[in-house]
Amino acid sequence: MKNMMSKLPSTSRSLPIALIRAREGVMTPIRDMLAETGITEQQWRVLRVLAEHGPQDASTLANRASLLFPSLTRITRSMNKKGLISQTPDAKDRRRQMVEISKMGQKIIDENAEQAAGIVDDFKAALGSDQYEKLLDLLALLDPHQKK
Amino acid sequence: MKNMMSKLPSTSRSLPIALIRAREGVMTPIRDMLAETGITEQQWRVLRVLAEHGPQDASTLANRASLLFPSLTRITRSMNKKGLISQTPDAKDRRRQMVEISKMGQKIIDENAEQAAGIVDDFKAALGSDQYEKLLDLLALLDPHQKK
DNA sequence: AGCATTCTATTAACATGTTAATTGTTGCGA
DNA sequence: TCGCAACAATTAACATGTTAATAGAATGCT
Repeated sequence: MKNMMSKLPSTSRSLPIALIRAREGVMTPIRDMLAETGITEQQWRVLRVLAEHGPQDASTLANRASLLFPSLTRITRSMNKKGLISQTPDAKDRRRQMVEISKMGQKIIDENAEQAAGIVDDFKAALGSDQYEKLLDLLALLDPHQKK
Repeated sequence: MKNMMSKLPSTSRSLPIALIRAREGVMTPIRDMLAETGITEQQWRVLRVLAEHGPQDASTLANRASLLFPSLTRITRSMNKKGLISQTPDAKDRRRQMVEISKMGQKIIDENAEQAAGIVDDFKAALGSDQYEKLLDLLALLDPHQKK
């Protein structure tokens, strides 16, 4: 039942599976770090984006954090309840909602930034700086948001 | 609130986010293709692995398809109900469960293999064959299962 | 044989991914 | 101004991701 003139590439050289596995390898140490703070990988991404770009509306936040809107709705509700962010309706356009990081949220960033940077550096060192940058460039070519 | 001696890389050059976005870019056309057949991306991976390697126990299948065991349990239950696979307990070791693709499952593979291969070829062409292979090699370096 | 250990798989509980439907607002053209 | 298309966000429904707990079965050791 194998090798039946298969038009498809072997699953061991499948791009989608390779992307999943790479992500798993990269996220595992980060997840381990975050487990101690009680937040998820996605919540960490939200905090990262808010810390980097400041207050912003939910649509912008969703794009920057690569989260689908329905996911973001649940995540911000949960993070608001935990006191990590604040949400305020936009006075000019009441459809819009502004999201801002709280002191408590910023504290989590500050307390974990160094360790997170260390994890990234480990991967950078493992691949070599050149290949690491090369990888980011190649991945960007697959990114639908970057259609040049 | 930005540029506060940030130890962290910009989220726009973040490896985890780059991996998510690349995956999104690659999977979108495949998902569109599968939508017409009524199966999900993960169910497609299960069928691919079963078609490539033949009947196998659930643990092996989970590893090859890069699925966590609890996810696989639900997926195989659903696929069995739809008639895409069959599950039989191993006579020698009754803890084990063998999984096999059905004719109906194989039909889905056959009817979509060409189009799926075409999608992969498009990405290969967009990056160039050399860079495509290079990308797979770099991703493999991040794969925890490939610890050399 | 008895029993702790290990192994395979499932279940539970919660968070996120994904698509479609829905609510509330804004803007714009007849 | 009326009415409708476009927009921002939420909700709904189902599938998967993730970790921990659990059940059932094999293994090894005494």
